[in-house]
Amino acid sequence: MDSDRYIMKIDINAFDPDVTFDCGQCFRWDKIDEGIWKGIALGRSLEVKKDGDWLCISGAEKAMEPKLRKYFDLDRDYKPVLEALSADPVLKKAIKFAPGIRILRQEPWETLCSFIISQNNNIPRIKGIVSRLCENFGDKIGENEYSFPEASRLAPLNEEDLAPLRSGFRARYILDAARRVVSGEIDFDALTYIPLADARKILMKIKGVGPKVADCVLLFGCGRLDAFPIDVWVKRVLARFYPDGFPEEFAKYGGIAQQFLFHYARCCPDSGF
DNA sequence: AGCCAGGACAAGT
DNA sequence: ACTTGTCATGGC
Repeated sequence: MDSDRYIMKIDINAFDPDVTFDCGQCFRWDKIDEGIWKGIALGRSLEVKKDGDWLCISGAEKAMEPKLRKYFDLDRDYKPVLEALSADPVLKKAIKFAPGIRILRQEPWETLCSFIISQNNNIPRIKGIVSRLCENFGDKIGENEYSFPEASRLAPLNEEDLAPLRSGFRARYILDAARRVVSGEIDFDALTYIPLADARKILMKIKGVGPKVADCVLLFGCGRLDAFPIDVWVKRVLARFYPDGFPEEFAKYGGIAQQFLFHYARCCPDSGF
């Protein structure tokens, strides 16, 4: 166990697990104790604990560090970004409320599948469906832990096979997405660098993928920080605070801004929502 | 009990 | 191009 336990240095007051894992961008992380989070990512069962300006991670060997740094977005300097966004009074409050939010770079297929499941659904139930998806079709990687099933594992299935998930009308969407990924129609690498509008268009050919889900995939799965998912909460924020549109000057990091606003509106008692 | 959920779709203006 | 009813399930 010692061989797969190590620590990584992070910026002081930067990455905050409590908000990063609990701000609605991921569905496979759970708080198991004060300051300790357990989650499954990159095919591993991980445990994360912040200790000052160090992040302690167990469950992965040292060679995994580059991938983990990318997953947790630890090598991006958020300071100048958040300072720039703070020029806006609403964003300033949102960032002050939870400055340690970081945009995870999750696995694209898992992100696509998870956010298809998320539509017209609440976060606790999304987590339940994703959990059942992994238990039923993922690989056993621990005592009671399962990896996220590959698209190729789901593509041959039919709707009845997915009945145990109790995902409702979303089952056929999951299958359509899996098949398009397996066929090569969806190329996640290309989605990271082609024009944003083109990337959205490609994703939206999948049944059950509209503008919101497409933007979530591009932001959380492809690292497109200019993607700006608009859900019911963000819609409320925009209507109240930005009736003339979201400031164009922030578009480059709109995804980051969006995530702070989403969490602020949902979780801050003083946000007015 | 009833409203709502990190929406999308199809049918209707 | 914009609006509306519907979709399956269950959290609160």
